[in-house]
Amino acid sequence: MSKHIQAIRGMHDILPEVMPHWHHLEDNARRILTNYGYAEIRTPIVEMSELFKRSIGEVTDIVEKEMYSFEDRNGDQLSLRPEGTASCVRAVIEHGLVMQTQRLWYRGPMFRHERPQRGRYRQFNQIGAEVFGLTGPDIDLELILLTARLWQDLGLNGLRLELNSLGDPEERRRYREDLVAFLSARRAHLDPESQRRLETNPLRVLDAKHPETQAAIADAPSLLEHLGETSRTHFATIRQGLDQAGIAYRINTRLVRGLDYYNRTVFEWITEDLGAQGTVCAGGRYDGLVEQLGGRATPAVGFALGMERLVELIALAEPTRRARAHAYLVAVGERAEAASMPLAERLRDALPQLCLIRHSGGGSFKSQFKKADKSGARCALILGESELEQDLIGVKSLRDDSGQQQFDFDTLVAFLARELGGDPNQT
RNA sequence: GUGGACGUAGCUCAGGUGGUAGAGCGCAGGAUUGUGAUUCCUGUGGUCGUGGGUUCGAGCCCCAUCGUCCACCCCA
Repeated sequence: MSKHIQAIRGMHDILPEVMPHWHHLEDNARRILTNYGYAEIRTPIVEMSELFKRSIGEVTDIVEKEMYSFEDRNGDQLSLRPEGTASCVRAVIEHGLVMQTQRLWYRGPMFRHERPQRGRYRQFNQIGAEVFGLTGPDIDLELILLTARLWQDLGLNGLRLELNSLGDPEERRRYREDLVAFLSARRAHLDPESQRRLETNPLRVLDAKHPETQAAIADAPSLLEHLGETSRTHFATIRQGLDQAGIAYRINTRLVRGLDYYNRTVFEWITEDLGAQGTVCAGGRYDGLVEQLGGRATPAVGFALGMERLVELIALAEPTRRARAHAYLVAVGERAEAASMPLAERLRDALPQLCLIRHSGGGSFKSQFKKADKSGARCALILGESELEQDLIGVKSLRDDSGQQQFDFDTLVAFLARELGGDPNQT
């Protein structure tokens, strides 16, 4: 084993057997995003390190210790992207897309140098959406409803929505003062990491899991009570919309998110079925980020979902999902083997939707039928000496006992056309 | 970065106190010389993660190292 070259720690292969679950997620996500009017954008996976430092925040864990950074040959400091929002904002500014409202989505690998565990990888995939140029709470709501629809269409139940508002920068500054005063008085009861955060990023102390710290901050002041009229209304409107849509949620005043750029709305979708890494999708509003990165002041909201985590949930809900061919072409004997490729191509010409596997490698009828069955195909097409002599093709169903029939080419095409009703890539 | 568990066949795993490796599944073939999925039979399969050490002898004991998993931290 150790003599073989292995995949890098935390960077996993996604094997064919789980691919149907990935396609299930990707197909549904793309369909829903497209139908809501979101346009896809693809950005490089490498950016200037500075981009992430300025957007995510210098004192966040991601920037402090999780980035894959290196120096380019010309001396530039580059990093593999640890998340998608920064790149997306950069691209939007660079191409002048902020001049009009934009609904965008992206998909791709992200990189963070953390210790791997269940649901957490060093290379992992996200689907994200970002909306630029709209301040209204309706767009925050739209994003949440969109994700809720995705879970529904994926067949996922049991995801919990948690919601909070971080207010605007001024409200947060006032709250921060109150909080620092509160925490400083209890400094001795905080764990060392929280004591450090008290200096660097006091809001993050709120979501510390450390039991003693939690006890010490049990009656800490609430950010929601520091919200001004506008923020309060913004939050209330979202809550009304969720109620109206019949989507249950929980207010979590401890929810502050790990990245610095959020304001007002933040939300997470959480599962209990994946162990310690329960957050499957998270997002929020970041009205200051575009300006902070050099664009003209533009409000923005977005979310990102972790594809590995969702795929695991999808597999849990429907373990048997697999790709199935429509037909598997069996050919025994020299003449039949020679005839099978032209036959397969004629069928593909006649039926572009046909998913047909042509047997290769010879073998007896028995062994070819075994392969046909393993492939998951609905039926076997049979080409042997007797079929060749009569200029017919045998068709045997592999999924029921409807027996075997002989068709000429045109009748076979008509028969297969009827079989094509369903999607070959689903169960 | 910290802690714990674990690395034996392609996969899932057995292998009391050290005596030169087993099962199921898979794969190949046969029972059924033109037919799968069921059943029965046969066969195929492993430098026991790697490197050292102790011993007459190590899958088992000791040390180191690499890797995997789970949790902490943090996050999608």
